[in-house]
Amino acid sequence: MLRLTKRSEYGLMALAFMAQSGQSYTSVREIVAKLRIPRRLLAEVLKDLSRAEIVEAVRGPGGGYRLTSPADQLSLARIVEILEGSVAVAKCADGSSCDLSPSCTIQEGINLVAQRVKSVLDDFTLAQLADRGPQGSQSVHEVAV
Amino acid sequence: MLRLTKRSEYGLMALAFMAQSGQSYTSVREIVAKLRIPRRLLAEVLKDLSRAEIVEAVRGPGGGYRLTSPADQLSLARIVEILEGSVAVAKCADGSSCDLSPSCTIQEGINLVAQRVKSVLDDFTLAQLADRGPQGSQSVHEVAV
DNA sequence: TGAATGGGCACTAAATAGATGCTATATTCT
DNA sequence: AGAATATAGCATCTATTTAGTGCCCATTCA
Ligand code: SF4
Ligand code: SF4
Repeated sequence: MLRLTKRSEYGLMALAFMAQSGQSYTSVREIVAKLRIPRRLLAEVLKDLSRAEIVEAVRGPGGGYRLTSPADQLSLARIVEILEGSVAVAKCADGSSCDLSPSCTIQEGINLVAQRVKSVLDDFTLAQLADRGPQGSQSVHEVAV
Repeated sequence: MLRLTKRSEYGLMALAFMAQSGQSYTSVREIVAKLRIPRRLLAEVLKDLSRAEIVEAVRGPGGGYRLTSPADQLSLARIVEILEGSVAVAKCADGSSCDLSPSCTIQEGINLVAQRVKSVLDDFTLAQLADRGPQGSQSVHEVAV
């Protein structure tokens, strides 16, 4: 339906939160306290992001997650790709095979569209996303030091 | 999942086919003969496009569907909007309300992304799509006269 | 009249997405 | 050591959306 999943949205919210917060480690509990999203689901999402090394996790009291790289070097495409597999507008647009492919007359065109949509996500960074949030006055990637 | 539905793809294929074929009326039967897609589903799709006056329908022998406007004046956004409701990358991006909206920190940013994705679809015409298909050598919108 | 062709509705099936439970493991603090 | 805090892993269940189909009616034309 050309729509981002909740997983992506939750992930982006959490990452934006981390980018803004400035603190070193942020726990799921903290994030859930601010944003009103299902705790367990957010945990799943962050775990995936941790596996993909988008964030670094530390357990135990005072632990939580932390971005592994500056927010302005993290594209939405990357995040969405991790959280929902790929950003392909059509099945054939990310290498997957489609049984209609042989007789499909619009494949080439659709792929061009897919490519353009992809670049939109590629060009949008987490920093840009966070900069537009509530606390998004100061440059996020400057603060995160 | 940021992916077009089959409805959209089938619709686009059919419209591209009509744009290329040059003949005045094209029946579901004809389209299905070329493209290997479920007949009944395509019929549903074309009916919706007919309701939206993207195509004009004529019943009876020799009847079928015909584009109501030149292929280069029909954007993918328009078609997708008709076939799947809207092209919003996020729920809130098309006016719909989202219960997370009050506490959502990324709404503004996401809307910007949504807007950009929308313009990709807005700027891509059926003619462009059809021009890249199998028979897409000559300019589609010139032929359709 | 009969064949071709779209129109309308309702329904089933499959795929995706959303959400949660439970237990294990690591870390810190007392 | 033991309690408290946090993430890790896995399985599962439910809800929503998408895909696909059946059946009959209306229109047009030869
Ligand atoms: S564009 Fe054609 S080939 Fe690519 S996924 Fe859609 S149908 Fe399959
Ligand atoms: S962006 Fe925020 S408000 Fe908009 S749909 Fe996603 S969650 Fe709801």
